[in-house]
Amino acid sequence: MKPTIQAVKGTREFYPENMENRQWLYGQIRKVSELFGYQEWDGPFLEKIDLYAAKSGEELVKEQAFVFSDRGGDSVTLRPELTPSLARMVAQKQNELVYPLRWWSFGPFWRYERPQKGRTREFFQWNIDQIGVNSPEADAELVAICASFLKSVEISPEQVLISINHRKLMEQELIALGIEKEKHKTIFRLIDRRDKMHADEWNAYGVENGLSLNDLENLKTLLDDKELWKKSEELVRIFNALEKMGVKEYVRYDPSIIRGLDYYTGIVFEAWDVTGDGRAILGGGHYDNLVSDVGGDPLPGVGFAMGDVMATLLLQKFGKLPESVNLADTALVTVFDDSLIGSSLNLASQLRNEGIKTVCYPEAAKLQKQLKFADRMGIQVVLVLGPDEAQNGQVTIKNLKTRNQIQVKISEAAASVKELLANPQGL
RNA sequence: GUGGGUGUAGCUCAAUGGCAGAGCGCCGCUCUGUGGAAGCGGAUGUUGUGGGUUCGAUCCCCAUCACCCACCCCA
Repeated sequence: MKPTIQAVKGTREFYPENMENRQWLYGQIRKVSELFGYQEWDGPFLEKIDLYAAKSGEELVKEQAFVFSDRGGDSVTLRPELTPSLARMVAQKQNELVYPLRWWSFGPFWRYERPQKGRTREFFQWNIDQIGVNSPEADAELVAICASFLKSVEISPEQVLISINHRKLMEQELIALGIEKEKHKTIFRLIDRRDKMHADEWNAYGVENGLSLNDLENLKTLLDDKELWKKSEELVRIFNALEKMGVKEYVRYDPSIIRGLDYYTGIVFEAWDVTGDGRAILGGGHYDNLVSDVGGDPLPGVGFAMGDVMATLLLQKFGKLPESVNLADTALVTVFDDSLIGSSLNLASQLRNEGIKTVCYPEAAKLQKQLKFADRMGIQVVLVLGPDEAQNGQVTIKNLKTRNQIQVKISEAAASVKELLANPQGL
């Protein structure tokens, strides 16, 4: 039987086991964010398209936003990213907020693109930003948060590394090569694509964009210079800070990291599977003008975003997603026959009153069937209330893990179940 | 938006221009007061949709839709 109405292209359906993973990821994100003293916040899911027109980069707005007319005829869009909402919310209360702001968020976003591996049209994103301070150490803190996240989900530096670069350093070096400022945006795109194109293709692309062969050679030398960061006082301080924070092994300098978004003005960074598998797991950087772009006074910030789709793929690849626990902490009260339904309902209610998560089988059925149900749902504690037990005011408690069972007085059932749930090997 | 691939049972996939298959899963029984194992038995298909070629199409051709992958862009 096939459903006649399919899910919308690029959306995902979260069956309970997937939902467990999503909630687990959210929990990891929360844990790391709060560990660094960040506060959770959120913006609207619907925004006016004009909000993004300002700075997000042309393509994101024109090609990839979900835009609808509402009933009043206004153009609204499902948010494709969070940073513009952040900038506005900061600008609106600019003089009341306490700086530096440390804010994080995890919520849904939409982008109208062709779905493929690691990319859907509806996805969740972790955003985390520090706003109102302009120190390399603040930049380093965000990188350290990335590293701490990776560490907390047991991804090692042999599996994923964070690559860092600095846009001002790159601009300064391009100027030193005699490449004028007007061309920098194009050159950045070129740099961004180096890993994706064949060498000769890349050369041709460079020449197309007005570079001489000499320029290209110089650029290649620049991009292969893994010591280039030493020329940037800021990067030196950032790497220093990262060392002190104990996350240096997760980080490397990479002069080819540039990033697509236009609003970055300082450091930029991305986390990648070291084998180059897939795409960037997270990305971010330092921005100076975002708040002023939406009408506030200039306020610097640094932040990054991580999508749940790539993150989940990565965790799956390395076997780091937790196993489903289903109803492992829940008890099942079986229903022996129609005459005992009432007793079972009563017992289940008694357990719930004691705070025990309890399922009562919804009809009389073979014990075999009810136990099989428990087994498949991951339930480990089952209570049997049959005629023999009922006669003595007792109930049988069975541990499905060890296959052992005991009989206790109904009045003591809750205590025994609690004990068993706390110590599954105890029976 | 561009290019490529795939559509067959609930799932994963096989097959052949001439009766539509397997594994897994599901249901039942062995087993009317005890789950995971085993054995036995059982159900399930307009072969994505529409058209064409053919005596005959699941197979070949065309169209269409859906999904997947890559590019673009990006989380």
